[in-house]
Amino acid sequence: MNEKSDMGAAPELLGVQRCSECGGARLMRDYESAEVVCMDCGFVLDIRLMDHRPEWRAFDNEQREKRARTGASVTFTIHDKGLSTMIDWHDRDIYGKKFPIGQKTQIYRLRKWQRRIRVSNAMERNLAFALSEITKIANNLSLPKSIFETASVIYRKAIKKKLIRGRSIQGISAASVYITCRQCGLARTLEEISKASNISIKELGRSYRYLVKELKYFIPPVKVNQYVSKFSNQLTVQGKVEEIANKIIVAARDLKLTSGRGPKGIAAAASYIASVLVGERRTQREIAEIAKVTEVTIRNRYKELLERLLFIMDL
DNA sequence: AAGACGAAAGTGGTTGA
DNA sequence: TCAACAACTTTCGTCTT
Repeated sequence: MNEKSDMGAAPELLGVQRCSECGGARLMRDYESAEVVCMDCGFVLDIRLMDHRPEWRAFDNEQREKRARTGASVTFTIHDKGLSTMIDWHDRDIYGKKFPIGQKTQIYRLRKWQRRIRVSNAMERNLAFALSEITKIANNLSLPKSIFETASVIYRKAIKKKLIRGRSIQGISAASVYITCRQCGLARTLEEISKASNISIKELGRSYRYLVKELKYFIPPVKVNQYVSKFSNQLTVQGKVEEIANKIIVAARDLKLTSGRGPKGIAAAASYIASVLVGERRTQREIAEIAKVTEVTIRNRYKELLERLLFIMDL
């Protein structure tokens, strides 16, 4: 029961929260397994905990000061995060005295190069901001790391082709993530990405279409079974449910019951039927909620499916 | 009482003139 | 540009478990 507490680095006791399962006050933050665990009943309250502690240890104040590496804050609103030097355009030194002629031409040359470097940095800055944006979205949706990598590649391509100018970095970043999801067969909706990125569905859709057109991508439409596996995961049902739901969908496709219908509705209905058949029943409302369709739609699809399908199939 | 069902009216997107 | 249309949603009353 308390095995979590015995592992690795000492877990840290939380003061305020209480266990939602047994009401116990002894909650532990366990960084080894990245969980918040109740010490009384073993219930895991939170997963994917982020470790905010420093990775070094210090035994006294002096060591702490020596080892801390953080200093003044950086800002993403300035391209180089506000950390680079600037050469003033006044031809004066720090005491306010004018430069001698020879130094003046030297300063002029330095200034020229500084400007050139800054121009190339504009792209870097754009990229840096976009990458942090992509990371944010991918984390919000708990997408795998590979998605982040691919989305970054897409974004870099967009920069290279100068597609960003005049458009918002955030919009293009979100669109890159969406394209990646679609390419990798992850059924994420525009709505989900829009929520995770604070970009309106309209703008996201526009950026997405723009990128697809300009980068000449071919994006296959979302398959119904991609939704099924997503729903099955979110419903936390056994694999059998997903398997049967997929069978239902294959049969439905053969009977031309899928064309012209929203894939989400079909997937939701198939998942519903499968969950009932397997005996791990989920309510229509539960499924409707995660599928982002209404119960009525599930009912309509499910009625059609049952009428035409069940007696044909050997389940 | 919760969940399922279904009718009816409303909404947003696509299609074709 | 506009009307027609199908799919889907919202709402709400009723039935079933």
